[in-house]
Amino acid sequence: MSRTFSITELAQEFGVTNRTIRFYETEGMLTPLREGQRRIYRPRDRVRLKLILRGKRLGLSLQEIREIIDLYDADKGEAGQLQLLLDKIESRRDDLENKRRDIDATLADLDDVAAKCRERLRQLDLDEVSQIAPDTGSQSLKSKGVAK
Amino acid sequence: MSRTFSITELAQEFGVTNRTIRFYETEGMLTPLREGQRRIYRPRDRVRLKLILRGKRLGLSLQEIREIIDLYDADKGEAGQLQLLLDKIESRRDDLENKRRDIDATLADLDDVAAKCRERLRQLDLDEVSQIAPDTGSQSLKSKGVAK
DNA sequence: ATAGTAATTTACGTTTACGTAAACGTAAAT
DNA sequence: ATTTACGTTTACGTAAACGTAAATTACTAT
Repeated sequence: MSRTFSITELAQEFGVTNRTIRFYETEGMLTPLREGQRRIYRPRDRVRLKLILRGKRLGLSLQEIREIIDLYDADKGEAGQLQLLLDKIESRRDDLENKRRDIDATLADLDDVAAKCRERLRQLDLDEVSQIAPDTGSQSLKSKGVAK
Repeated sequence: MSRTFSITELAQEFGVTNRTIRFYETEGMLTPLREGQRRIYRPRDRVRLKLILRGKRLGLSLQEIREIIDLYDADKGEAGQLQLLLDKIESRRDDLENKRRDIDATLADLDDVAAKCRERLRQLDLDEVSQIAPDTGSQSLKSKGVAK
């Protein structure tokens, strides 16, 4: 149990280059073991990498990602530290929820465009059917109403 | 109705520099009118800028943002174009929904850490109450240093 | 022993998204 | 008339996040 991974294994699994993984190491975000000169990645390193890449997909900078990851293994010594940690988590939560709102707004916009699109398509369809009268006042319906 | 804006007005409203707004123009993402040499931004430009910045917050590249914005004023001439547009919208939707999943996963992780945090806090609280036994097996968690 | 494969370090290059400074125009305010 | 505020273009600079190439080392197979 608890298998380990080579750099190339991880790179392939996550679709990044070896260079990228080494870069994260120089940035202190990964700390693989060494077997002689070779890097040995343990499951925790894999989890880290997964977190890093997830953060990247969210458009976070490596610095921001680092801050999140640091939350995972912050010093949980004293009550004060813990409260501080909870505050940080709260702050990160807020950021993420803002992002979700942005996404939802964008999705709504896209749905809007798509709806208008489909409406126009229906209209074109109708025009095509009534071939005899090509210019039959094709004033379409009001563009409103999102059906999904 | 339909007021216009100066570059500085927009910059201040959205918390970016004038330079940034001009940069978006050189990238063809904004096309303000000119009054002599001065740039005059119309409501549509403002909407554009809002979309651009929203995209940025989502971590999209300017190229990706451009692709989304282009969806808004794509050529809606023929049925084929419209179907293509619908496909592109669909694709963008998928991307965004993937991002939402990433966000939800991260939020879940954070909640997890927060829960453990609060649990530990409760434990510390209990320890503090039983003041008589100051060294009651408070074996702490591993910590790890980040080198940079 | 040699060839091949995969890993390593070192170091310079590249792209994106602006920042920053210089040098200048225009219009209102003092 | 000139300071102040705001705008302009032009152009070089920069930080982040890697890419890419070179030179080297190490294991693996034949």
